[in-house]
Amino acid sequence: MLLRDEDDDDKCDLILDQYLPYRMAVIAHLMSTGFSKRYSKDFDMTIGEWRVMANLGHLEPQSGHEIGAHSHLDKVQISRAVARLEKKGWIQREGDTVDRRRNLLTLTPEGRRVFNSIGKMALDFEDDVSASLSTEEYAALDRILRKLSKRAESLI
Amino acid sequence: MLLRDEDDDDKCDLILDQYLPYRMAVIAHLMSTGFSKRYSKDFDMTIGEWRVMANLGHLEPQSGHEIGAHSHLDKVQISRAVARLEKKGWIQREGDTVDRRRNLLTLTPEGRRVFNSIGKMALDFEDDVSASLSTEEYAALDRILRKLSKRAESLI
DNA sequence: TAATAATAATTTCATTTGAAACCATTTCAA
DNA sequence: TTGAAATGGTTTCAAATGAAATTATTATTA
Repeated sequence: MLLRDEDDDDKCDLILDQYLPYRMAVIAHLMSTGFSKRYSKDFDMTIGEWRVMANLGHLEPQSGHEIGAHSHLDKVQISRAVARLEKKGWIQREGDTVDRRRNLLTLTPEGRRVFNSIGKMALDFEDDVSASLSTEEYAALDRILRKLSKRAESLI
Repeated sequence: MLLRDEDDDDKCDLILDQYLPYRMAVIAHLMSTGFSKRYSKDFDMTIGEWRVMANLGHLEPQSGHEIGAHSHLDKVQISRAVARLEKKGWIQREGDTVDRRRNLLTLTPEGRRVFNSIGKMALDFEDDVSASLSTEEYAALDRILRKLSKRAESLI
């Protein structure tokens, strides 16, 4: 993409502020902490718990394994998030009678209310963040993130 | 940006895959793990250590506080990263004679070689990731990330 | 100038995290 | 079948992390 002297062993023109993976990490972190700082008074939830809830809010029931596949959480994170959410009374687990290794997870009515409430705040927050972009820019970002995501997945 | 029913308490149309902060977090994580998986055989460094090195690679000397201001690391992360890097022999610290609370940090010659080496891999990796984008898309992404970054900073 | 506040950096301690080991169950293959 | 491998999920243990307290120094201000 950019020309640079590949074979000069004495210097390297990497500048952190201009380095894409760093920029992505910083913005993701700003968004995550920005949201949780704004709304931390309203709830107390880890990122893993929130992703489990959001998955179930969208589709129920799902097993931990299914949620993991859709939320970029590993099985340990899922297991712990599920345990905490169950203790809070926000999700229920029921053994799958067909495959008894699996747990089928659903939101409780209370968990659904929590999901709706946080979900709305999250969508408001997203609106707030993306208010800095024009409609065209938003669409371009969507397309670009799709490509980057696909590409980054293939590099794992 | 998008229309949705604000006042319906029974549902929330949040879908994780389409939620910008989530998408940013996933891509940032894919990039970070993708890079470290690819090159983990060549070095052993935390994200904090790498950011400290990258800062010094660009500008020397700097105090921990200055590096923190430029790299979104807090003072504890800096302190620990600096301690580890010093033990590895990659950076040197010298007390500032004007303000004796400050440490002035520089890369050692060995540290500079390490920085150059990793820096080149990082730039190659960035090229690889962004190869999925056209020149126009890359420019658009740059502009959009600038805006998002500014906006997200203001929401902290 | 003495007292107080602010700053740079470190340490402490409790919590979170990740990798690997582990358990129970199911699938595969000889 | 039956033994080996794979799978869903949990536990363990060491390392990483974050918040708050601590130390040492500098800046402020009364």
